[in-house]
Amino acid sequence: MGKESVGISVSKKEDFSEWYTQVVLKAKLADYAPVKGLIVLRPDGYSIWESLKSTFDKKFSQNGIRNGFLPVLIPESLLGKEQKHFAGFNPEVFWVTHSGENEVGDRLALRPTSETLAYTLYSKWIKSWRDLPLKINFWNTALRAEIKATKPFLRTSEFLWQEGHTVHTTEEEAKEEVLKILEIYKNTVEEELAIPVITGKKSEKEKFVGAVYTTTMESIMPDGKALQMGTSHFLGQNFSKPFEVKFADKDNIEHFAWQTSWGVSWRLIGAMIMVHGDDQGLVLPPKVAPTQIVIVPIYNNDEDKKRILDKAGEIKQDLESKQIRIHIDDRKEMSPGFKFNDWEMKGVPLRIEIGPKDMDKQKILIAKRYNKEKTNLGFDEISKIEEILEEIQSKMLEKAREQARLNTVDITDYKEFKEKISIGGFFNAPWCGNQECEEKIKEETGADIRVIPFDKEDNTKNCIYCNEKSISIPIFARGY
RNA sequence: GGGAUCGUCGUCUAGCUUGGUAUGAUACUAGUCUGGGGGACUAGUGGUCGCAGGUUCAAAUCCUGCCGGUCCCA
Repeated sequence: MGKESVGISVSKKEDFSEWYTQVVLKAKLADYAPVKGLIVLRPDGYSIWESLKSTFDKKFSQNGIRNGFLPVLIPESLLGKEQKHFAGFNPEVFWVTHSGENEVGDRLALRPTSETLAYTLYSKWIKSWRDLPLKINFWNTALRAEIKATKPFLRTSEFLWQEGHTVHTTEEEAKEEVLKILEIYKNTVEEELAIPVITGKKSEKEKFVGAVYTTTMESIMPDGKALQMGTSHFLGQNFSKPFEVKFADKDNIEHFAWQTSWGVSWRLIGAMIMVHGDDQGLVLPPKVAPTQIVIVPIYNNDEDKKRILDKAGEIKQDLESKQIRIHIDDRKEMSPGFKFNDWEMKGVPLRIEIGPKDMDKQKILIAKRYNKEKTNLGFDEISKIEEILEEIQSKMLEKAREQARLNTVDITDYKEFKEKISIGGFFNAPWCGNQECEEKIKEETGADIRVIPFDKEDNTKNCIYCNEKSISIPIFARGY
């Protein structure tokens, strides 16, 4: 036994979990850290994160949100200020109990999230309606000790994310902000990562601890499980009261402010791997691919080598001038076949091959990663490549949409629901709004309410569990 | 919380029953040939055998404790 295979050794279909881990490691996105539950990002993985970060930053900025920085340690006394919030996070908090040899008096939490810390500061900064709205985003990491099995990007004890915290004078304005952010999340994930999402509200049971309500975007993964891709919370005055985030309004009366918080994490990268990857490895959407095009030159004598590398260099320069990220793989020690497989495993969206035969015909061969299609392109048609990348991006989203559609079913019969749930998928099932039904369904099927889509308020149906009148048609699924 | 099982070059592993200089593959380095889908040959580098004790002339191997991983059950 024990021959280490170079490529992915299991199929996505047969052993999804093992497949996923192999792709992450072999595409060199991340590696395991020496501490259980923690991972290390390698340059290709971090580059994808940076790309998402820059897109979000642009959109946040257009929405009047600026970036700040918060420290990682939060005193227990602060974290415990909002009771429900604390109770929700407490089981998975890492605590710092010593500084050097000395025990610290008030234990320090490694932030599981920063609401309590941010709002302590906000209460100092906000005095008047003129100070509002206050909109700050923080790029950092959060730490939550994971007891269950961990998985790179999907469930780790420390994760990269952004957390935004805004403060408003009115309830309406805060609620609007919640939706604006959710829309930014949705269009970024769909346009950049080519993953379709469904937006809506979380049920009371599943909402963020401390929020009035939570809006969410959910996606369906190829194994039929749901993945929460990002959340945007309306906090109401639940935090502004204990933390005294108050302002004097135009009426000269002090009011508690209205707040929101929202975040997405590197889970998005995990989703991208799962949705687009195949048995050869990673498949990257062009927009976030660290390398969008790789040129593999093919030659067997010095004369060919020179003219081919010259041509490759020329193409590279041409495309680089259009901001395309392109790499020439001139490694001598590897055969072309090895390189093809290598770059496919790493998910590079487009490969260009140039060999002696192509030189003679004044053509190059291009191979698309996402559908393995190979075509020829004349030397005079290089400028088309820009469009080809755009086309790949939109086709990948289309393909993912189709996949999601196939995995979504309307269902009204509980018996049928129970049978089908093990196959996985999104189930549109009417619900009476009663938490007991929700809990029973979770208990009996393992599925919970992932999201109540915004357009699925519906009182014409009957609850799939208790048969009482429905209030909505949520999406039920088993989740990550 | 209960149970099972495993820790040996970067990685995967043989050796353990019956104690005696740690095996092979892969990866890595160098060279030659090769080159349109995971190439071939030759040579070389690399391991305090998870940690700490104990038994013994001698421990990867036997014993004890600890640490860590994985899986199953609650």
